[in-house]
Formats: sequence, C-alpha cells, structure tokens
Amino acid sequence: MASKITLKQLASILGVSISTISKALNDSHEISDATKKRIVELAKLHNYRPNKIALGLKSGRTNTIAVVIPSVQNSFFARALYGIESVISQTKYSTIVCLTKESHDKEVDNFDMLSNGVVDGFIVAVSEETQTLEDFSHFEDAINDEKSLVMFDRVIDSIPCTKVTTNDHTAISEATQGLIKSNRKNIILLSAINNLNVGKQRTKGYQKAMADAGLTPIVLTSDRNGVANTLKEFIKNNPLDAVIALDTDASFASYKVARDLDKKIPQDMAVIGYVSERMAPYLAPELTTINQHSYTMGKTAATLLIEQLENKSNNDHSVVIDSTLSQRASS
Amino acid sequence: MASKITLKQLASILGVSISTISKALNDSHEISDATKKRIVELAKLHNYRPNKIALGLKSGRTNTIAVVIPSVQNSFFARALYGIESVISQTKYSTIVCLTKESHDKEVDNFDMLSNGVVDGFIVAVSEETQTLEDFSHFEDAINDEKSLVMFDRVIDSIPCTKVTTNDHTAISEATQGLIKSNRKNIILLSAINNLNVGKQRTKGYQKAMADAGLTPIVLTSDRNGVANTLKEFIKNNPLDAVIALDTDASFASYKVARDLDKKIPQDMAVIGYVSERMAPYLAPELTTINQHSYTMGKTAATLLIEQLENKSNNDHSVVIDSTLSQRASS
DNA sequence: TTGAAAGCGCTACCAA
DNA sequence: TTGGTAGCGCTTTCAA
Repeated sequence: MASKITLKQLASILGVSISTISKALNDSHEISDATKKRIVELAKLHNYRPNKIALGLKSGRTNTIAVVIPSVQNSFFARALYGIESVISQTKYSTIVCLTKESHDKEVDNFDMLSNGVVDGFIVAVSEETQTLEDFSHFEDAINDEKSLVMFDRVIDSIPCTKVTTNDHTAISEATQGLIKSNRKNIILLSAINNLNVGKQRTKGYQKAMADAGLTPIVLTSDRNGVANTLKEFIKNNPLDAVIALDTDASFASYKVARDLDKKIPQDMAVIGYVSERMAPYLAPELTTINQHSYTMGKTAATLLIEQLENKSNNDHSVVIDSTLSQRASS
Repeated sequence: MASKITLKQLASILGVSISTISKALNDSHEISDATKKRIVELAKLHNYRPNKIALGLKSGRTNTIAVVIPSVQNSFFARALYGIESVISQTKYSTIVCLTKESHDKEVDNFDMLSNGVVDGFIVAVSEETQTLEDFSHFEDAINDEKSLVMFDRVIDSIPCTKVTTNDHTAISEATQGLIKSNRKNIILLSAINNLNVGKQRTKGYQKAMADAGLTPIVLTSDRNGVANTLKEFIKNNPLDAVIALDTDASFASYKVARDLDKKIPQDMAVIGYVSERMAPYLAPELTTINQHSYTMGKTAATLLIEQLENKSNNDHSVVIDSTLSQRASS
C-alpha cells in the first residue's frame, strides 16, 4: 500500500473539503456522524497518519524532548537513559538522544540544531568541556527560547533550571568514615576520572572525611589504561589497607592488583568502588559499591521535565537523590 | 536576548521583503553585496536560526535519522550506537535514538511516530518480539513511505533493505573447533539469552562443530540470575572441561562458579565468552572472547544509510562483518 | 453541517 | 537586484 496520504488527497477522493476531513478525523461535533464514518473509514483504508512536522509548525510544539548526555557506554548514563525513556514513553512525547562525548562543541551543536522548533525541552548532563570552559550561553539561549530544561548529575548552579543531583560527596564521605571506624588507617583514593568534575567532587568527600579523622588523604590518579599500574607501584612502596575506587576501571583494577600482589580482599585491603549493581556480585569477593541510583535519577529528571512541559510552570527547583552504600563482602 | 526571531520579523525591521531576507541569508547571487551585508549582520545580531520544522515541511526531508534498538545497557548496542553516532555526526544529519526493550509494540509505535515526516531513514536492530511474531508490516510501510532502511545485527531476511550482520555462527563454530583441537572433550554451552534469536544462532554454530567432531553438544540455558547456579549444578554431576558462554552474565558466572568449586581456568576448565573488549582483561585469567566488532558494525550501518540517503540508490545489499576470536589466557 | 481562507516559517518561481 | 505569491500539511476561525 502506498502510504503518505494527505488530508488534501483524502478530500479530493471523497469530494469534500479539507477542513471537513480534518474535523472528522479529530472527531469534531460539527461533522455529521454519517460523513464522519465515511471519512474515518477511508482514512483507515489508506492508513492515514497526520504529518508530525506539519503539526509541529502549526502548534509550535513537537512533543519531542532531547536527552543530551556525554556517553552511553558509561553504565551510569545508560541506566539513567533507561529511566528517562521509561517515563517519556508513557507520555505523548518521544525522545531524541544526543551524545556529546564530553565535547562542548558537540553539545552546543546539538542545542543549536534542536532549539529551533525541533524539541520542546531538554534533559542534559553537562559535558566536561562545557564545565571547564564555563561557557553556558547555549543553555541560556534555550531558556530564552522558552524551552524547558532539566539538568541531571552534571549540573550548572548558575543556570536557572530544574536540577537532579546526587549527594556523592556525602556518600563517599560516609564510606570513608566507615572504613576508618573499622580501623583502616591507610586509605587511598584511586581514580581514572579525575579529569572530570564528578571525580573531583567525589575526591573532596574523601579528603574531608580523612582530614576530619586526622588522617592524610592520598589521591592516586591515572588514565583508564594506567590505573592498575599506578596502584601497583604505590602498593610496592607504601602501606595500604583500603582503596576507594572512583570508577569502574579503578574498581576492577584494584581487584586485579590485589590478585597480582597476593593481597586478600578485604583482610589485607578493603575495596569500595563504583560499578553497576549488576556487575558487583560477580566480583570475588562481591564489591561494596556506592550506588547512585541512576535509573531513579533518570526517571526523576524525566518526570520533572514532563511536569514543566505540561504546566508551563517555569519551575526551577532542585531534587537530590541520595547515593547509598551497597555493603557487600569487599569492605 | 529574546530569540526565536523569524524571517518575517527580520524583514519588517529592515523594511525589505521576506524573500530578500531568505535569499540574502542563503547567499544568493541575486542580492547585492550591500543589502546582503546589512541583512546578515542583523541576523547575527538577533541570533537568527532557521526553523528546522518549517524547512522540513517545505523540503519533505528533515535530515534526521532514527536508530531503533532494543536496549542501550547491552554493551554491544551501546558501542554500536557509538559507531553510528560517530558517522552521523560528521554529516548534516542528526540522530534520534529509540529503545524498544525487545517489544514489538514499542518498535511499531516508534516507526509510526517517526515515519510521517519526522525522519528520513531508519537504522534498526529488530526486537526479539518482532522476530517471534513475524509481523514486519511496519518495515514494509517505511519502505513504501520511501524511507531508507538499514538493519544491523538483528535482521529480517525477507525485508528488502540493506543489512549489516556478523557471522557469529562461524566464529563460534571455529571457537568450538579450537577447543576440540586442544583436546577438550566435555564442552558445554552456557546461555542466559536463549530466549533471543541471537542466542539460538550462536547455539547452532556450537552444535554443528560438536556434531562434526562426533561429540555430544550440551546446551545449558537459564535466565540472567540463575545462570551461575545452573552451571554449578551441572558441574557437580557431570564432567566438564570447557565452557562457551554466550553473553556477559554467562561469562562472569562461569568465572564465579570456577572459583566457588575451586576449578582452575583454563587448566580444569577453559572459558570462551562474550564480554566487552574493555572488560575482558580485568578477569583473571583474562577472558578469551568472541569479538563482534560492534563499533565497526555501527559505523558500517550508518555509512550505508547515509549513502542511500544521498544517492537515493535504493540499495539492498548486505555486508557481513567478521566476528573474530580475541585469544587470551582463559582458553 | 460543511467549506473557504488564513497562517505557522520557509523556499522558489515569476514579475517587476 | 528586489518583491509578490504560492505552497509544503495541518488546524482553526468565520461564513455559508
């Protein structure tokens, strides 16, 4: 069946006016049941679907929202996206996903591209580069364009919009305190993401807890590939009885180094890490993690955006989702 | 700065006609350099951006393509998406990502929603339910609507469109043969994805290799959570010297069971699995994997779609990306 | 109960 | 070199 039939064509087939067709299909009371029926039947026969673009032009709204995130390979964002999608798909809205790869240019491009009539709102986790450059004009433009905007996880305080964050800082502080309470003294922090703001935030939580306890914080940073060696070199020359690993690579690397150097987890070396809840039980021993509840964060961000879109309430409130410690055998 | 300025407004500010503005902004030779300059300056001042929706209505094309995939939590699709995105973002096109969660309804909804003027083409990995129900009318409709269509990984043979697949069947056959050659006799296949067609395809490759060698194939299936126990129970009552694990959960579970039962990998039990190339080296011993080159598959699918979009060549050809064995220490 | 016409923002054809 | 106008597909007054 050749598709792509328009109101106009339908009208000429039936020999009625376009507006009659339009009204009938929208079940207007202005149209008699008889003609309504004829029209609906013909439309069904031809598999008529209203052209979304034309509707968008007319109404100024497209019922589409954009999710702009750095990556989808990172399990945090993958799961957050899942949460977002599960909310949006229950509504009349659909989702555009854009990946920035932490690039400011890409982020700006996406906003430019989508702001002009393509989407009604944005859910964004701000790219690293944008945070570094402190160039936020694309966000301001979007707000001026009367787009709804929700930031999650990576947020910019100075932009007036709804924000969904996690209290990472606190969670990691508490985790550190827990380690201290169980008599660990040489607690180091291992990170393959200290180029990222998130990494720095988490680091602060650790440093504060250590300082409060009168202990010296030690932060080991590296890139993804070098993280295992960085830790290994450190252990060879320094005492260590606990590691807090800031990301998946650092977490797995800690286990690898423990094996290589014949250190028992948690006896010789406790480990607390960031790994998806699905993965954690597969490690031996099972890894104690800091759970950021990515799915919930995504759902929350989406719910808030939808509310804003519907009420047009120019809301600018913040929600904090508590990160929690998932205690397992490694600490 | 209030945005959302239109040609019409620009025209009234400058006291010229809309078409003059349009032409000037498109750098038409019909317009004098002087007025062109005035207009471009004003446009820049007001941060004018053409309305994408209006352009779409006019041209019948939107320069947007949809990627319709089951999930993004699965590292295969996450990486494939990365490949797709890296190609698309080099072009004038942008990407809409839709997640079907293996649901036929969601897949059909997405196609319905996007076919009417929203996107120019589709890249799709067919959902499991669609394969089971064998209801492919949404693909046919899309083709009738003259949308470009590329399927990857999960493809439907009977639909005339470009396809990018992998020769999983062969790769796993060869892996099995390798195991046999190194004198493994009791090789079992472990799968948490045998509800999926992909799983069944892979299983066939294993079965064929075993049968060819005169060995009895043994297929252990389970869901994600039960997979470790399924293997454990089997080992307690049966001889086993190699495991081929069809998915990430089965792969990790094999390691867990080996630890629990004090089996050495690969001495007592060889393991070949499906795990992202990033993860494999973290396992002890490092896991031999079947690498599907997800990134390459994504890039290829996107490249083919773009070509089709540009040439309007109604291409219907297939590309096979070889899966390869990444030999590591576990086998 | 039905239809004609305007208009969403833009491009392109044809006149001036 | 510039401007008027039609039209993309649709909704929505206002008239008939």
